[in-house]
Amino acid sequence: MADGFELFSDRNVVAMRVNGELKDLAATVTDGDAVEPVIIDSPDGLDILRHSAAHVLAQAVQNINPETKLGIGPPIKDGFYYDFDPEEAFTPEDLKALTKEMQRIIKQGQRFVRRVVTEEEARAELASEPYKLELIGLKGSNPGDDNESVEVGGAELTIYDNVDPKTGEVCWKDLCRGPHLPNTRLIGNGWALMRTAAAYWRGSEKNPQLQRVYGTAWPTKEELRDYQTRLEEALKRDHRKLGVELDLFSFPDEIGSGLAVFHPKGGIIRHEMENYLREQLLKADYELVNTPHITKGQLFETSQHLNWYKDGMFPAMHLDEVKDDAGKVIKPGQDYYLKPMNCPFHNLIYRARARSYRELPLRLAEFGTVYRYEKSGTLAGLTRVRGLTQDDAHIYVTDEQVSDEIKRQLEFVFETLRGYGLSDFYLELSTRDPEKFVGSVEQWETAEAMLQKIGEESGLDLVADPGGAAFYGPKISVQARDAIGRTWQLSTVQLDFNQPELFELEYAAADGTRKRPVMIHRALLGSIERFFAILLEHYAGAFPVWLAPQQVVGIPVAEEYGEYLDGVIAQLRERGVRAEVDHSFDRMPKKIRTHTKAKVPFQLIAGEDDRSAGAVSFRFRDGSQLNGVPVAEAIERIVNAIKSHEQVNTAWQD
RNA sequence: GCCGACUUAGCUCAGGGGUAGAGCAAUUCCCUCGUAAAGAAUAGGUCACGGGUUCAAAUCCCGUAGUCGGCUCCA
Repeated sequence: MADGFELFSDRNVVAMRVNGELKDLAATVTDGDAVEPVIIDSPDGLDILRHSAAHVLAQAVQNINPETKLGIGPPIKDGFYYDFDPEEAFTPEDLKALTKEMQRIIKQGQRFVRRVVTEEEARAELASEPYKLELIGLKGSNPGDDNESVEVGGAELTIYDNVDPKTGEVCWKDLCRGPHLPNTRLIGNGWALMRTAAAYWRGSEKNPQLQRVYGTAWPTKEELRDYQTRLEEALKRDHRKLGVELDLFSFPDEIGSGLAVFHPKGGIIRHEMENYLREQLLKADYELVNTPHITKGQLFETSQHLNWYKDGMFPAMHLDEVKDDAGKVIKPGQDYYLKPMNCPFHNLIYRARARSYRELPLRLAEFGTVYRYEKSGTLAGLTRVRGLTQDDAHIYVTDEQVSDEIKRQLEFVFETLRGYGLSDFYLELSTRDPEKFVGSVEQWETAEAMLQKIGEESGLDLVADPGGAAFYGPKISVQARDAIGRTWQLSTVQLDFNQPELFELEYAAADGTRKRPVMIHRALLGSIERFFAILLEHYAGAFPVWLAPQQVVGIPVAEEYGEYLDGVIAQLRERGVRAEVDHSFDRMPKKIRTHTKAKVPFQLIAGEDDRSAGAVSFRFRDGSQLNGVPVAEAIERIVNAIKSHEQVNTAWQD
């Protein structure tokens, strides 16, 4: 018999795992138990640290206002939150006061003491905490989600008392599964309160909203600072900020929320992105189609979009209604809708004439602009908009072709994404939502097993997303990691069991019978706008040369050399390079500063030395130089960098 | 949609019941310059919009729109 304090003298051990279960250090273990230490900077240790910090936050809140009711307070990625039901929403000043109170509690070194209680005892002690009582009621009947199980997820109900180490007095208590740090002092100074927000109780819109306080916590102050630096870095490459700074796009209020305009510099990037994709599509045997932006409602009745997604669609335009003088309708009108998806249109192209098995797989691709009435609170920069252009493809195949076609699609996706400079991928398999699906369970299971197999054969990590599929079929999606490690869901390859039925799509099989094709939805970039934002953040605005709005700027050392540079730049423009000479009256260092800030990949500088040698001097984004490069060679290198999609931030080494 | 914060010049921001401020950008002049900001002058704002309170509102109050942070949602 011993407790964790006796077993582990290392102060970085904050808890222990006994026979696989996390326990407080104060728990006692016997000889037969398998005991492992939990170090504070392990994933478990960080969770415990953060969860304990959440308790301190809650104590601080109730110390300041005892009337505030408690919700839940779990650890999350990089930190923690705690939900409260206060009289009034928290203000920034409240956060300051809470921080002070938390510091006091942490300094006091209160011990976290675990105590098993019966349900009756818990109900009595927590009589004034309605949300906690609700959780106690849920225990057993419903395991709840991870965040709720932090409170009541254990085998027995427990309350943690926060005990003053000097007096032994109980300062505060909370229903909690634990484990916790031995005492609050271990929270140290590597934490901060971040922000407040509202959150629905137990994650449902139907429930009341609580006030959530987010915080972050780390084992040391240094790690906290590193985290804050990472946040600042992410903020610096925020596409909304870069979009303004680099003059790429804007969201004029006059047009409406979530509707972007692309300025010339953003427009040329989009153009290059789309051009490359179009070339890839044609190489991969896609056929390009075009469809209109609006349609009569009947199409979306056939496709069932009006049934499933009407709330997410812009309301109808009611056209062509004719009334007589008395106001009586003598000719009924028609409802037209902005399209939220392209697939019904592609189905009509498929159905425009009889199809033969010889035509399959039939791959129809379009940059189709769709409009979705996203809820106002969900809009965010270019990543969530109301008008977006999908690089949308629909592939019609026979049953036998499905598996090979999906493999081929994944290969195509990887190759194409690499061309944009993204190369770190994993896959996610979204499977049936038992609450919401069409078709038979067998059909789904067969398809899911097939996708699973293809995913595994790809050699990439395959993450399960149970219940994540849309109602009409399972989906395999490609997630890409960007330059600072964030992941984005990009390409999706999705089976559709529903629409071929709804549209009664058919083809003539080799034996002369009519069969139903399988439909695969495939979006490679998701939406052009969102992908634009992802690339912008991935590159922090410093695009590879082929995508850079301005690829080359000529900077004469003095006005006199402008003409010489004009000649060089003219040769580049002839080769299709976006290049200009800066003839402004700024001094040379100022021009360098201006174009460095604009993230132009190549600055070509020329003065007397270069002119007399028939050369130019390169300055790269990072300030490195390559001086006296003969003009012909300079041009070739630039053209090659564009052709090869090379990222150039520093001087070439060879 | 819900909760909260915010909205002042093209951009970043200060100010705050008594006729609107800075830096950068822009324009003009001046300097002729070798790798991240020469100097000077000028112009630029119904302080998001609409109402209210007040002798007086950019400032206080209410409403609307937009943005941001979350929640819910995301075909």
